[in-house]
Amino acid sequence: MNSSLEKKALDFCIKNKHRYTKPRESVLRIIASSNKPIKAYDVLKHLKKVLKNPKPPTAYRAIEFWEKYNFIHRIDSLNAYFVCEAEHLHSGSQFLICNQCGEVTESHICEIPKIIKKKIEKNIFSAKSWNLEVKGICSKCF
Amino acid sequence: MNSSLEKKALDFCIKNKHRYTKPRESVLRIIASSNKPIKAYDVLKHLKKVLKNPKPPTAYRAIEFWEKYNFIHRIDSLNAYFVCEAEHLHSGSQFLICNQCGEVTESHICEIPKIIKKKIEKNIFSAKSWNLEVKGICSKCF
DNA sequence: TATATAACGTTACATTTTATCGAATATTAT
DNA sequence: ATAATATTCGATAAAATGTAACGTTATATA
Ligand SMILES: [Zn+2]
Ligand SMILES: [Zn+2]
Ligand SMILES: [Zn+2]
Ligand SMILES: [Zn+2]
Repeated sequence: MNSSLEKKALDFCIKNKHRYTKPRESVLRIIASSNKPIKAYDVLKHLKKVLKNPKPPTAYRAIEFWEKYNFIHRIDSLNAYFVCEAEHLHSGSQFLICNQCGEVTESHICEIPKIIKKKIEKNIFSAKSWNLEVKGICSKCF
Repeated sequence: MNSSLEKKALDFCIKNKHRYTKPRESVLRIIASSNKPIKAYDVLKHLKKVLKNPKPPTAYRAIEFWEKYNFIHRIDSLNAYFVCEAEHLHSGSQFLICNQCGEVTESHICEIPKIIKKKIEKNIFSAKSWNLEVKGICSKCF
């Protein structure tokens, strides 16, 4: 587990006057400890080791919190959550998802396709965020 | 409702030896009749007008069928389905989703970001399909 | 007609997510 | 320090979404 992430998270909370509570701390650690996207109920299972009898809302609230601030991302096609590997500042995320082994890597550089960019430039659409999920086979599985 | 779509769908089924059944026909019509992505259980509600007491699997099976052959797409961030507006031949889809009015438009041209393309060219990842969902405000709502 | 396959109907259940509401905790003002 | 305010939590319950299983019906084809 990446302890610098915890420090970063704590600093973030202090700086922005959010509470660094036990559920939040634990949930972030659980998700960051997973090398693959992890589902809410699996987060909850792990939470049981740390909190006394946690219920779904406990997991979902903390997930929502960290997701909101880009510490984690939701992989929509998997209903699962993954720690941000991109020092996420921008509002777009991109993932390569291996159908074979389930490995997910996040693009560190944020680009959107030209076709979308054009629409944005033409004021046809004002983009606030985006998410790209690419499915395929990773190099290890190939 | 777009009757040429139904013709296309029927032709497709005949050509590929799939059955153009009542559930499939109805589900495609229901989804195509919606000007916004429609949820599975809303499809089911509409189905009730056409079939006698349909159950979730009836809707989901037909949805899955048409999705598989790119007649419709699943918008993962909405758990909803939308008819393909792009004469879909390729394996990538792109959507602009208005957070205000819910309007969704599909990009007709398929491009993926350069950063992903590079990885593919370097054989770091073999992409089979992708889905990009851009959230923002459409020109009407702006 | 006999056989194989595709698709369906139905039941039942599993998974994922959210609403609500009162209690606890932390923050800020007095 | 105390009171007022806002944030977060705990717990219950339910809603929303999705699937496994199994026997039946329809279609293709030999
Ligand atoms: Zn990120
Ligand atoms: Zn792999
Ligand atoms: Zn399409
Ligand atoms: Zn709009």
